[in-house]
Amino acid sequence: MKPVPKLQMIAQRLNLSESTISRALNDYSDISKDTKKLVWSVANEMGYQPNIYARRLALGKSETIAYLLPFDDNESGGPFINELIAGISAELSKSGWDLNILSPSSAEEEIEMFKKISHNGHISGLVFSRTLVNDPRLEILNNLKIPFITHGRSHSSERTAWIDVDNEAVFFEVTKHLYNLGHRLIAHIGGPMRFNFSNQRLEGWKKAMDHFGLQVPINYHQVSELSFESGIHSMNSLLALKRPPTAVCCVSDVVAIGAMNSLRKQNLTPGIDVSVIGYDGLEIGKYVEPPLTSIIQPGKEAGNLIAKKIMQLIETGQEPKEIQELLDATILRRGTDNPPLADKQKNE
Amino acid sequence: MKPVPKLQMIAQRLNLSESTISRALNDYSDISKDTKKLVWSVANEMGYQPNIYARRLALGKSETIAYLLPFDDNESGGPFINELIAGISAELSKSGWDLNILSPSSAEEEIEMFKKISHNGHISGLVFSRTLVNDPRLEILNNLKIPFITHGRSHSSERTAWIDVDNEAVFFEVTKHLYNLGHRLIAHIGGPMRFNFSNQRLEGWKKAMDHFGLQVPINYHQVSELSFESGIHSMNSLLALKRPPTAVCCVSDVVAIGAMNSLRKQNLTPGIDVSVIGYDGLEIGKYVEPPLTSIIQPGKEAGNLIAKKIMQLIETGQEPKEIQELLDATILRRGTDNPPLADKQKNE
DNA sequence: TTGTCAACCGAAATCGCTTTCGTTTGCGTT
DNA sequence: AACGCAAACGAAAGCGATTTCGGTTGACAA
Repeated sequence: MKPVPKLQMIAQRLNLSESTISRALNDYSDISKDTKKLVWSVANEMGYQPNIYARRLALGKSETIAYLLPFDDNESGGPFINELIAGISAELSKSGWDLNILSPSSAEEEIEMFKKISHNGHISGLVFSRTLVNDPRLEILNNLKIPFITHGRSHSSERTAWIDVDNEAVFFEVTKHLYNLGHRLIAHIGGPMRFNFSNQRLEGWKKAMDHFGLQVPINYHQVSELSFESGIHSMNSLLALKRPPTAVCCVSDVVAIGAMNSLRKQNLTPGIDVSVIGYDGLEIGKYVEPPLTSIIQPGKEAGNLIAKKIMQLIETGQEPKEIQELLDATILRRGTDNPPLADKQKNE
Repeated sequence: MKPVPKLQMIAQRLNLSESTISRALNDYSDISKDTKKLVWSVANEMGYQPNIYARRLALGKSETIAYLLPFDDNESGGPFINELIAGISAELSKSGWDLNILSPSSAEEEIEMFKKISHNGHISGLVFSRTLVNDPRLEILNNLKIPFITHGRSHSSERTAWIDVDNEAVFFEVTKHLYNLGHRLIAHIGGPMRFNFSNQRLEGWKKAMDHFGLQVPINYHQVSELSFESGIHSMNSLLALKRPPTAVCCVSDVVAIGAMNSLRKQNLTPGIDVSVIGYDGLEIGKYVEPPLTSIIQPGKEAGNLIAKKIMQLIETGQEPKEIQELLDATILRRGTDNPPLADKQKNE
């Protein structure tokens, strides 16, 4: 079997010194274009790839970032996290960087990991999702001087780097979508106000309602826990109003599916009698009847972006707060968003 | 800020040579117990952690294994893969090994990655799930001499290393469970026979039926695609039999939920009129009515095991075929497994 | 003919840890 | 007293890149 090609071997082959080869490959200005071409062609031919461990030792950099898996394996996050990770990994590897996975089993262990990371230079940046509303980790990581980007914001994230979905804009769009379908009675089942995104999504809905000059009957905004049962309950309340909505946008798929359930129990058909839109694009949504229209965020793209940004953050030593970006999410039309029944009847 | 402790620093502090420190920490036999203790205490005190890049360079080992994310982001795999990864990562890190994530975007790129890996020593072992029935990758990796463990078997995996659920045993248990609840008319909605696990699960059910001396009416085994719709269809067929089953074990949750849907349409209540058991323990199951009883495999534990095994495989140079292990999965009782209605009525 | 200045390239030190050889000590043998 | 042998360490040579600091060229001006 052929030996792994090293700098020295390609140096021999070209009767040049190791250092010249290295500088040629790293595009130093004091190497002639001709030699660079030569070196590159031979390097490619030999399938040369630098030994990252030698490189990282010499450079004193690690060129690897770590994704922190959440340790509370309760709900959600599932498929999306996978895509996010895939996106990060793919983008990093383009630059020869690595993505490590860290899996603490408790908050304490997590902090231990942080300390280790700041102590040994094994990894040079961190990414994690599921930011808490008030996340102590941000402060800790700042003190430890560990570069990081979160996927999602939190209260104390004015000065940290993050990528997040523009919840407000998305719910504006969703409401607009329902409006365009002909709905005028559009309700919102929101999440608990202790979550940032609950407020943002509520705000988006409100703004759209205002924008289109729609009246917002009292109690058209229901606050729901992020559970199936609570979704049922909220929808029950909406249906009990003297002017029930013809469409509802929900803070999450689970809540939306609860809402659908409530409709069914009242002998109403989701998507016909009342349009329902969820959020998250969960698999589940495909298997309910009719399939739930939802909002889906592009996990891979978000991952790509995060990767680029954290490399930038690390390489340039830029201010974290200058790395904040809002992403769009898109409506995934399945079966529960249709024109209101009234319109249909009119047309018939 | 304190400088990162190195061997040299702790050597100075103890008036010993670097090499002694290194050998002390690595438990060489030619270092006295006393010095070892001394070295360790000082090392701990200083919070010493070896620079892995220097170490790996010197050792010529990478001490990192990679998990290969599937690139077809269609269904399933979701939450389970996360747990698996968490388990692998946690176990590896105990030994100072790293878990990298690789995310090829196509089969070709995947193979490119394999070649790279075998060419540069950056990672020394591979793990991936979702083995195909006839998986070309096994052969390729073998030729490339890359150690790997798959989570799941395939036809050509007699000579490769794998960890898998003992599908047959599990479905034997499930059937037994239904039997113990009092059921005698137990059907099986299986998956397409092109999948290994379909055969295995079918076999488990058959053996249990045989074991308990239960008759297996014709058509009690339905072959279903792994879809919601196909689940409905299969259950319809079962209900159309002149002796419909009182319990059904299904090849997957999605299929089971389809089956439940079929029951509902015939005004039968899942878990009351007909018990239904799925497989996968998907989140979805929590949100159907009643919550679906399912089979769940311990992802973290599987991950731990995989990590141990692949380190063993790499370190000992053991034969892959000696590393094959069957895991148990457990029944996750939710709401759809109950004694048959007949029994209840008798008792009343 | 010298000298000067780019343009190019080589030597050698470094990064931090391992590991192979020796070397030194102390002690029991004969 | 001389020798042999363990036990316990130290010196130094890698591992494979990177990078600083000079050293050679050759062209061109003086």
